[in-house]
Amino acid sequence: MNNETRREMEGREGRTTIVDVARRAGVSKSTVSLVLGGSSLVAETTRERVSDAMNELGYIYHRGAATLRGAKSGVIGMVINDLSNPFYVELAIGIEQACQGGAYIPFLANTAENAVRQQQVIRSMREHGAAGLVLAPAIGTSASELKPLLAGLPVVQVMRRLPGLRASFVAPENKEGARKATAHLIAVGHTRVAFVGGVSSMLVREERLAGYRLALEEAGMRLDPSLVIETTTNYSGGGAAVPQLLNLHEPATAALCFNDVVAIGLTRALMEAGVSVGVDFDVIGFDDIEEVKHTRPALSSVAVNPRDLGSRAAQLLMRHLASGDFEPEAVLCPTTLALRKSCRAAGPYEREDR
Amino acid sequence: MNNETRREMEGREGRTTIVDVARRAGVSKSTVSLVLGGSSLVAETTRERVSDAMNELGYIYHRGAATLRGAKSGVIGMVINDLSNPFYVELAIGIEQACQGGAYIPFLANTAENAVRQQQVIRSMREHGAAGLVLAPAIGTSASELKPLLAGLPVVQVMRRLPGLRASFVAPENKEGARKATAHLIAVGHTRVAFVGGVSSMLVREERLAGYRLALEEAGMRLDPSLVIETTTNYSGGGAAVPQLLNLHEPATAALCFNDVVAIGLTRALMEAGVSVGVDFDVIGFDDIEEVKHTRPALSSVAVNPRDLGSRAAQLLMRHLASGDFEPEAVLCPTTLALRKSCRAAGPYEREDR
DNA sequence: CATAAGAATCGGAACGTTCCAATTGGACGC
DNA sequence: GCGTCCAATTGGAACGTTCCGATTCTTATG
Repeated sequence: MNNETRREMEGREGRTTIVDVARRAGVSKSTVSLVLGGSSLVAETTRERVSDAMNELGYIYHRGAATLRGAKSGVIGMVINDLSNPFYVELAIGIEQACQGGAYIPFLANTAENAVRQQQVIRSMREHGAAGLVLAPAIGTSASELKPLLAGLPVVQVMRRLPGLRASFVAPENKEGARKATAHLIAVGHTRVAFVGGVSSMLVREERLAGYRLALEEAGMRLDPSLVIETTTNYSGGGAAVPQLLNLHEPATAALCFNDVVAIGLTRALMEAGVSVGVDFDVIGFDDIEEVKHTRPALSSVAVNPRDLGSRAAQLLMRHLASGDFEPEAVLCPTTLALRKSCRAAGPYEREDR
Repeated sequence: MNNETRREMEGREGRTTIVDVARRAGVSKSTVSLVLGGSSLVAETTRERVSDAMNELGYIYHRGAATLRGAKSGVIGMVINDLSNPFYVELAIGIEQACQGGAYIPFLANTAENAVRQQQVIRSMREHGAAGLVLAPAIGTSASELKPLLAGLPVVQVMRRLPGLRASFVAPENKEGARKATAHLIAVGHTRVAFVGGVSSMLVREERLAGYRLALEEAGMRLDPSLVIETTTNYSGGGAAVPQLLNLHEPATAALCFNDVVAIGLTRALMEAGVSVGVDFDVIGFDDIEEVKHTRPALSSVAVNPRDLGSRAAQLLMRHLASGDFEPEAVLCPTTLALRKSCRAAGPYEREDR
């Protein structure tokens, strides 16, 4: 004891290494390495002696040194475009849950829809040896700017697909979901259904808008461009659309929103303008985030189940990693229409529960 | 050209290294290293030649190898206990924003209140050479289990302080905030004010509860234990408290909630029970997350400003890192009372804006 | 023209790990 | 007593980087 204590006192400048552990346990560094790797070659008694030495010295594994020798880092990077949107938070949680118990630990980075930051973050994750990436691309990202950064790394895109990037993709059935929701609004009697939120450069919005168009078409209705309103995709965006919707020559009587946050903002502004949502005006959101169940009136929404989405993305990535086969795959997740009090459920003036 | 092309064709099995870049640029690896470090020693023309070579080869810096030589990783770890709580998401965003433009990139890991996962995650961050940690500890964490893991690493705790851990700490003035809110409810005429949410093992709750107690005391009122209700800290927890509050011999007429999520759940359940919040019953939440402004009625809350909290924590950590001085510091952030329609603003039956 | 000074570049050791090949020490069969 | 085999352990090279000290090249100065 005296002996080891002295050695510690000397305070070898650097960190505790595998060699220090080896010395303390009276074995070679190779043996310590084997213990670290959980090899079945080391004798039980030796393993214990080594483990004890590690604890006593407070040894911390230096993964950087290991990756140098080709070891995998065990880290999956989640690069998410907007954590202030609860939808993406739930997506991230889904990814995380899928990694539980697996061999990978997920690290999350928020790009806040900033393409420059996204570059930094991806670069940083690569530099640290991330084994793979789940990427929810920031608005305005182009495949070409990311390609060199991502070369050779298995990547699963979620929600937004970058045209021209050869990588797997997981997303909800946006078009079909929007079609179902719009068709429902038409079925309960609306003839002036608006589509609110997002800007035309957003791919996901285009898909949802396409579903909206399709439903109108199927009902033999013509699309009125003044009913399609672009906004920022936050609470206030939804609010800003209200005057435009109500001041039309023929005002809108219902709206499908690009996402729930916009829908909540829209609902709130309508209520403040004295328009009773669910009675005078029907609103359906998109994504079905947790929060919509707690608004008044509770918001109807196209349920996307972000956790499931995230979890599938993570599973797909882990499948890529396990097989070494990075051949792109596309997974589309079905959506369901969750009807709540912000819109009538069937036929005019009827309502779902109470 | 022919020459380099051939070399590439040979397909040296491994990744592109600094040596490959050097060869392509016709310089030594040392020079490439200098370029990487942004040294002023290299000639402008050389720098360009090297940069070009990097781009052409798709070179990726191997940070692991660099840390081996003592370089810092430039990563700050955020270890957050519960990302499904929007409060902590905003806290994380605050941390991130403070890191913008700084030399550090923050990586986020969610422990989901799981102490075991927290250990894994911290260990993993250390192994990857994180320069420091912002830690929002999971429920039930003890200082002793974390101490060996954190030895020598600069750490800033947020929200929850682990007794016995020598590390900086950033938190809101929980006690004073709860005192102010409770005092307000008493001032507008309530004599049956409840405290709802959380369980007694949570340190933060104890602080807020202490503020509640203090306000009662200052008003010369006795604390009625049946008005203090423990719940899970999610939407349904708040809802579950309603029957208990209303079925008391002397029912509660107001409640201060442990946090906003509980308050929203409580409000919703009250409205469903036919109790009009802001008229028949006053509710104040805690944290003032973004969401409370969009509930109906808008929820009053003790404003904690999580972004500011996160940003201060990150700044404190970066200060530690820059100075090399890890002497613990405690930062308490003042709270303000944000009055909205879920409670009367002054005197019975009066209300804030419209 | 010799030399000094400074600018730019280079070579090589070191960092902490893994993994291959080599070594040790029994236990066993003949 | 000798060889053989197996289990357990070991030494050393290699990974991609940084950094120190050394080297080369250029230009100014005496």
